[in-house]
Amino acid sequence: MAEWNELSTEQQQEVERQWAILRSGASEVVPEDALKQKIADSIAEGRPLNVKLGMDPSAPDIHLGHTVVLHKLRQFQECGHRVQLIIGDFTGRIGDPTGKSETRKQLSEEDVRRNAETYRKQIYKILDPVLTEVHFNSKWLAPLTFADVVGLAAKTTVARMLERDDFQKRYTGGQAIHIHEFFYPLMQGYDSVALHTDVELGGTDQTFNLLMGRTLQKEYGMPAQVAMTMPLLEGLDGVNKMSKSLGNYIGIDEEPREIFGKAMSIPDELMLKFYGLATDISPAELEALSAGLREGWIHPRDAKMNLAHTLVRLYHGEQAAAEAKRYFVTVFQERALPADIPDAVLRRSELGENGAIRVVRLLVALGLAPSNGEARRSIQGGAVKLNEVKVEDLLAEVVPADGDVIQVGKRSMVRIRLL
RNA sequence: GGAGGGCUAGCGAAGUGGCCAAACGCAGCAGACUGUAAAUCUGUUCUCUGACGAGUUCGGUGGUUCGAAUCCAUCGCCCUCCA
Repeated sequence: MAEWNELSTEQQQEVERQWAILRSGASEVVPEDALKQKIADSIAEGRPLNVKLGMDPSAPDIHLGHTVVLHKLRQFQECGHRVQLIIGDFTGRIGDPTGKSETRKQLSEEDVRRNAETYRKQIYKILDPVLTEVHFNSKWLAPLTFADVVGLAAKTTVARMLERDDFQKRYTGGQAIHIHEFFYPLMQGYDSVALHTDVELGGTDQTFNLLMGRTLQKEYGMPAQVAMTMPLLEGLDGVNKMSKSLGNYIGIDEEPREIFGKAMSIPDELMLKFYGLATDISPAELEALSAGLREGWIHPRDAKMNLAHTLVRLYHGEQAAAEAKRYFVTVFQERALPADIPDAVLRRSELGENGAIRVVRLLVALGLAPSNGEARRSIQGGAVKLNEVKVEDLLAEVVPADGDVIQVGKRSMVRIRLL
C-alpha cells in the first residue's frame, strides 16, 4: 500500500485530481477514504484500477438510467483505469431480485445471449472500447461445484441477507423469497473475487450487492473493493426509477425524435437532475442553469428543449438533434404538419363503388386505429383530421385522394398512397 | 403433515346468483388550456354495429340453474399460520 509521503508532489497532485473527478456526483463511496488510497496505489505502482460494472441482461436496451453509471465509468477510463463490464449471463438466469416486489422470471440462455449482444453494441457509445473488458460471468460461475456453492453460502447468514431492504419488505409482507434469490448477491460478489475488482459501481439500489463483494473478497483473502453508488435517475413518470420493465425510460438507441419528445415529457422538477446525471454538462453550467430557472431569466420550456437537444446530440449527433428539435417545434408547438409524413398504402379495393369509404374504416385500413371501436372513439374525441379539417361525423364518408393526409391526434399521421 | 386465504380487464383493487362488459385508483389514448408530449381540467379505454342490439370476458375444465365473476366438482398456480 502506497504511503502518502512516498509519493512525489506531482503524483500527489494527480491523485487529488483524479479523486476530485471520480468522487464527484457519486451518492456514496464505501469506505469513504479507500477510493483515494486505491488511486494512490494505482499511481505509485503504475497499475490501472479494475473498475467493475455488472449489467443485468434481462432488458436489452440501455437507457438513460444506465448511462449515469456508464458516464462515471467513462471518467475512470479518462483517468487511465480499466473497466470490467460483466454481462451477468449466469446471474441473469436467476434474475436480480433487487427492488422487485416479486420473484423475477428466469431468462433462457438464448435470451441472455441475444440481450448481451445488444448491450455490447450500445455500450461503446459511451465507453472507450480499448479500456473495456467484457466478461460473461458464467465463465467462472458455471464450473463451480455444489460443494463450492455451499462454501460460498456459508460465508454469510440469513439475518444478513434479510437486512436488504427489498428482502426485508417481502419477508415481512408475506411474499415469497426463493432460496436461489439469496444467491444473486453472492454471485455478484463472487464476480469481484474472480476478477480482483478494485472498485465496483452501481446505482444506490445496488449497495447491498456491492458490499457483499467486499465481504467475499476479504473472505477469500484479497483486498476489499470500494463500493461506489450513483444516484438513481427517475423515469418519465417522475416517481419510479427509470426501468425497462416500467416502460418509463428513454433508450439511447431510440429514434432521435422519440428521445427528444420523451425528454420534453419529463416533469419540470426533474430537469436539473437529468442535466446533472444524464448529460455532459459541467458543474458550473449546471449551477448557472439552476440559478437561471430559479430567478426566472431562463424559461423552463427552453431549458427542457435544450436538455432534449443535448440528449439526442449525445447519442445521435448534432445534426439529428437539430432535426428532432425542428420536428418537435413544427408538430407540437406550431401544430403544423411536419415536412415528412409517413406513407400508408390504401388499396382501391377497400373503397366502395363511388370511391368513397367511411372514415372509421379508413382509419383501421391505414393502421391508425386497431379496431373500429377505437376509431369511432377517436372521432368522437375530436382527434381525427383529414387534410387538417376535423372529422366530426361518425358516419362520415370520404373519397380519399392520393396524397391526402389523415391524422389521429397530434402524434400519428399518415399520407395516403392509393394503389 | 395439518388448517386457512387467494387467482377479476395493461397493472392494483371492488364485486359473492339477475340491476355486471363488471365500481374505484393508476397507467394509456384523445380534447381544452398552456410554457412542452410539464402541470391542471374534461372525455375515453373488450369486439362487431350508424343505431337498436349482439357476441366473447372474471386462473383452466366440467356441472347446477330460466340465468353464474358470483353456487358445486375437479385441475393448476400463489400465499399465510401451525408442525
